[in-house]
Amino acid sequence: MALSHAILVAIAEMPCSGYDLSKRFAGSVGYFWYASQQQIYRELAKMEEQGYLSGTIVHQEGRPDKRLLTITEAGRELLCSWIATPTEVSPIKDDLLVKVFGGGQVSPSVLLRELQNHQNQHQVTLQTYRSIEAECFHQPVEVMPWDKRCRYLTLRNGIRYEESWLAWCEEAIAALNLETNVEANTNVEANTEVAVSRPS
Amino acid sequence: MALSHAILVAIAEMPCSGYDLSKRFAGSVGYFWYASQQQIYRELAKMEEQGYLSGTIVHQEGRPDKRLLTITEAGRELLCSWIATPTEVSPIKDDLLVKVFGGGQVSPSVLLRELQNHQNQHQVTLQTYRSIEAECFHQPVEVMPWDKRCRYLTLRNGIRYEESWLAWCEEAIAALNLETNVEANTNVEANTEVAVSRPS
DNA sequence: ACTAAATACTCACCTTGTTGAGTATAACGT
DNA sequence: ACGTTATACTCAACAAGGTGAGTATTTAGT
Repeated sequence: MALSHAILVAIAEMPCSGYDLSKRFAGSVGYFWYASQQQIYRELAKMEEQGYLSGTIVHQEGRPDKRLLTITEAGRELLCSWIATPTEVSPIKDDLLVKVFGGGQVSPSVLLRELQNHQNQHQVTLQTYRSIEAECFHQPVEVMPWDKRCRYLTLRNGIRYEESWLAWCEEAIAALNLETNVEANTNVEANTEVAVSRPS
Repeated sequence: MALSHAILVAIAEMPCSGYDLSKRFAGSVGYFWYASQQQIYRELAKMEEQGYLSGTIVHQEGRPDKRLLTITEAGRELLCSWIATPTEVSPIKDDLLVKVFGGGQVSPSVLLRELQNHQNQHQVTLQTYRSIEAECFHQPVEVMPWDKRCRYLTLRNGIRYEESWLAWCEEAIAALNLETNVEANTNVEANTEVAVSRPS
């Protein structure tokens, strides 16, 4: 039970079709719980069967019919009791950290490229978040309605997360550059260096 | 291909048995790519079959025999080429953020409890990381050998990550408390409030 | 009429992750 | 002798997630 919760949260916020949901999962909820379209449809079918959602076919002008999904009372109860149940902090699964941990296997320059790659990506995401903040949340927190304030807090988390990554990228790149200055003279290829720089 | 990389990184750092590996996945590599014992053994079997690892039975004094796993040349090449291949930033999957996003469904006090719960957990983890930093990485970065420096950087990332979460928890709790002061008078239960506080 | 694109949804297969139990060896305490 | 703990590893079943293709409907451009 995890994707189902993200779906409940999204449908509770605003009823929509499976197709719309998968679109919404590209932003908002999707920023901290992504799921593919196929995953969403599969989960929706299960949740409707279990009575947490109910769907009604809506005839539309100028486009195919859609099944509008709304949260049922059972669904809302499930959602609320899940929110109220204490959970453990979600574990991290991060490619880059695995790479850096095993960085001893490759040359500093190889790692540096990846760090810069990720630095760029985090910069772009941060910009996106900042734009959303400026457009949707320009009013002071005190006057925001309760549910909007909640959504704003998740955005604030995203901003802090990206800032934290960027600060670390700076630190890591600086720590690597202490090494690459020396290495610049040797001028070796990534895979050659692998064998060379190995301490064994 | 993801758990396999974390395994390669760990075995490359130091050859060990499957049992030892699963122990090591409780700390170090496991901090950013956890896997259960069963998952590890399953993956190890596959990787040995594919020739990325080779295992030899080692007779031990005073304990059962073990299969010591070492990385092969093929394994090291796979690892190095994976590290050198640019990747996308790993997506976030976070329970708490889903909860906060859907916080409009429950009363501020329910959310507050969960925030404090997570705040405590992050404090504990940060303490752990700081202890490791003090014990294992007290020397200045400039004099650390290359591979040690890499491992240190992952720890630094962990420290920043926890600090960032803690700062956000503070902010979120403050934003919630603007609300709970008002709510304290009404004195309602979580599930009752759900129906009451709903804006629909 | 034809094509491309957006909407709306489905099916099948495979890998990864989770749960829970089960086997065997040896040390250590009582 | 007996139970406990630590080491070392195995098996089975299922849920969750990822990949890729496929089917309609309707708009809009050429």
